[in-house]
Amino acid sequence: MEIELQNFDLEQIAASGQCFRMCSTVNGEMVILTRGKMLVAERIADNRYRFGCGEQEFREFWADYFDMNESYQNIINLVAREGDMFVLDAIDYGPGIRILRQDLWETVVSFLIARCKTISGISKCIERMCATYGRVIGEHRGRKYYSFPSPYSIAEGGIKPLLDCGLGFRAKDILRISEQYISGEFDLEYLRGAARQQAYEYLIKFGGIGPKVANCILLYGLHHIESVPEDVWIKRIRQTEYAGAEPWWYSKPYAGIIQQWVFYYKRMRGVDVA
DNA sequence: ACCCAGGAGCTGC
DNA sequence: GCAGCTCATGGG
Repeated sequence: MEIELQNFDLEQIAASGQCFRMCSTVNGEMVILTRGKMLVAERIADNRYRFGCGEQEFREFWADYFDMNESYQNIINLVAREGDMFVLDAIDYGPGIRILRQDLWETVVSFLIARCKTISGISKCIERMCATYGRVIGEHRGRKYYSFPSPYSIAEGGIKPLLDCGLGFRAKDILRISEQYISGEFDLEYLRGAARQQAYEYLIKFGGIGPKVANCILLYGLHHIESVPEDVWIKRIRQTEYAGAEPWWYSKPYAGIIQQWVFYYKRMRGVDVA
């Protein structure tokens, strides 16, 4: 199917550090993997895309994943009234960024891995995990694509295959939380039903989940778009653009989206992007 | 060889 | 509270 979408740019979303399974292929196509599904996408005009799925599947599944029910133009208009030049430049630089509604389990594991790693390093670890544990969910131009590992397959394999994926000190945290998921101690349904602050306090009790990882899970896995993950890039922005003070937009109900715009802007323009 | 990477946890003061 | 150290590993 083909469709015209506003404030939507797959390359910008893929490079914005929120997801690690949108793979660009050599000929301008992109393979998107989530929840056991694979989608091939291709830009055919400025705001026009061709997707390798039917209209019904797009409407019922992918539109939600891409957060198409939210008007990002409305948010941009709100920010434009009170925004500073840095934020406005950031929006101008990445107007096609959206906050994806990602799978919760995948988000938890992905951002446990993300600690002290580059975005390309995170993607490689996740790819190796999917090839190790996952099942084949599709094939495109001779390459096979795999589902994200379940907590059951991770727990069953033990620590060795995790270390073989290059996870290092992250392996034990991922194994432990897989076991806690199976026992019911780590309860995703509770998280889905909880308010933001409740969910935050629940999350940081688990090993390996601190303030930054918890806010990533809140923002990307639970779509609490007021959450702001404070990583090294956001801290740099705080220093260079706000003289070390808390940026005005931290308290906004859509602060997480502003965070995504400025993160992408700062990182893409920073010294050699890893 | 040295440094850092979308951090967390623990120690010491 | 918040600097300093360690935790594995990969890449520049």
